[in-house]
Amino acid sequence: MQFAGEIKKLLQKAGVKGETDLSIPPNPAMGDFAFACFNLAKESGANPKATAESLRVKLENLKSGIVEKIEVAGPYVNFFLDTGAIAKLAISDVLKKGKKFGVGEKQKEKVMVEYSQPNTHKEFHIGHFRNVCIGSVLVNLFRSSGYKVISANYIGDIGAHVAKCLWYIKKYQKIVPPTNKGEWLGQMYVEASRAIEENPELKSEAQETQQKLEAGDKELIKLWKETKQWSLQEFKKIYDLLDVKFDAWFYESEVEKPGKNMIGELLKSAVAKTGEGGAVIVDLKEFGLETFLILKSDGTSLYATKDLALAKLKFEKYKIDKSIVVVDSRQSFYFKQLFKTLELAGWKKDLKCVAYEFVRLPEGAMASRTGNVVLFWELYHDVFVSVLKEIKSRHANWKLKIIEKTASRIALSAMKFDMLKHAADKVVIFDKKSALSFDGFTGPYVLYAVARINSILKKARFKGILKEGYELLSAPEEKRLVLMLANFRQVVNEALEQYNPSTVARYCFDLAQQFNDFYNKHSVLKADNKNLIKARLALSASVKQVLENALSLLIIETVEEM
RNA sequence: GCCUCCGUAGUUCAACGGAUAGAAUAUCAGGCUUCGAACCUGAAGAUAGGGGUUCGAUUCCCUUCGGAGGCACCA
Repeated sequence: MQFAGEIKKLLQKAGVKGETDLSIPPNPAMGDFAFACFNLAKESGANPKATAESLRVKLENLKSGIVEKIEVAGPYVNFFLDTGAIAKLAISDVLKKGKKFGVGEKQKEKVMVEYSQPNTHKEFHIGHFRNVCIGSVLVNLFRSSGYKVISANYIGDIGAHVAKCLWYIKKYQKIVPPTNKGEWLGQMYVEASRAIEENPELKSEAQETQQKLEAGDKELIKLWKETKQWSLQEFKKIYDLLDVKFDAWFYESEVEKPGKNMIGELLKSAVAKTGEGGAVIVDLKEFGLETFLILKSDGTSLYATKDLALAKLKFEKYKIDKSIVVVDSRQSFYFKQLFKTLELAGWKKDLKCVAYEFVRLPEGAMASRTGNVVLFWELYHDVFVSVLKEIKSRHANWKLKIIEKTASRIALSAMKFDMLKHAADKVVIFDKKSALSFDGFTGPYVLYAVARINSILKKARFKGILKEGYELLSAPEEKRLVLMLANFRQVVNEALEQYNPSTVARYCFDLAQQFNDFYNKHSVLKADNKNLIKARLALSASVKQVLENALSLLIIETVEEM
């Protein structure tokens, strides 16, 4: 249901070759779609205004049912669509397809999206939360665009950070608390980092622990296995709350050996060589990618050691066509090095690194060491409490169970929306005050519009699709809603093309805002006549449906009432 | 030192090289006996500086200033 597509066809019929890109006029009074004639005029050598006028004359004879009027404004040809006609097409399409409205045609490609990648033995803060949000929305965007998708997680369960944490617990004989062990481990890691920062000579002790661990020290392995589970349980608790699911789980520990084997092969084939102190490196200077370190001089592994093997494992085990990794942009240079190395090794696959910018606080970058960090649970708790208070003041008669369930959904909508409303490639400056605000460009604002619509539909007992009467929709606010509904698929496409969930978040807000505008200017239930009431009910139901579809891409659930 | 990204209302963010640079928030002034005021209406408020390319630049190129990140044993 894309009206822009219809107009493009018209333009082609009228003899326009090449670009038929349309834009939206700055003011709705000027038209619903616009075609700029600059390029066309350039080709023919005529001036743009005259070109626009002669194009209009040609189009006039070809006009189809949905085009009501064509006007020329300077170098632009502006199209006005017939509100009743597009309303009928768009609304019936939305109501007929329901949840499937906006889903694209099946694609052959199988894509793996790897995201979250938390490190065990570390804290889970809102930077990790942003990764989960962006990654899971990308998964949804691919799915909704018809791709087969495997969502993958890659757990950092070994490496220097694990060793550091275990070393600290053992050395200072820390007592394990009975609950929240995962969080406690994160705390231990922070303390360990601090201890080493204060006494740099302790670093060698932690390194020794890593060597022992990688060599298979029994006692350490036992402690590692036990503690690792605590972190994993912690992560799963968070994923459950966020309603995020993974089809594939990879662990650094399972690709460490294959990684080391690969290093051997790379040395043999002379892709890699031995560098300072016996470390293994790949010289990428001729590609402007500096030197890539893939094995430490003490023989222990690095991220790179394992990532080399992981890339292969993904394709072999899951028969995918494309592999996407969602990572903090601070790692994007590293991934360039990694991909180049794989290419030099003769392994050419469709590998993509989607980099998103990190979350920082107004005081500066988040750092556990200095305490300048906002943990996931801390944020959830604060937002939840704030929503809870709000609901209690509005609905004194609600049962506690209902209040808590509603509060949780609203809180999550606020948090997720807050993370997704910024373009992925922009640094987010996290401000607690605005995270706790539920007005304006926020999740709760969108949920509120849905709740309002629910309330109307419930009162009217609206069900189903209308056979006729859509032509009664004629107000400009109604027309804009219809145009926006029809544009949903296009929005999803754009978001996927740019790997940018914020496009969808913005759309949700714009649609909700447009509905509120309509709502305040026109009454649905008290419209002039029965048929208009029905038509407006159908329009409202479609808006609700599309908002729900769009929000579900953002892993946000709506509430019946709030 | 080299490389990358970013500089837009007080603040947080938008704008395939196109018409009058949009929102949100904060501020000020209004709107509930009305389908739910977590809402709506109005006012005021911005492209860091200087060059260039173009019919047209917030967008592309150069430069100055300012901020962030990366560049071999961290992940």
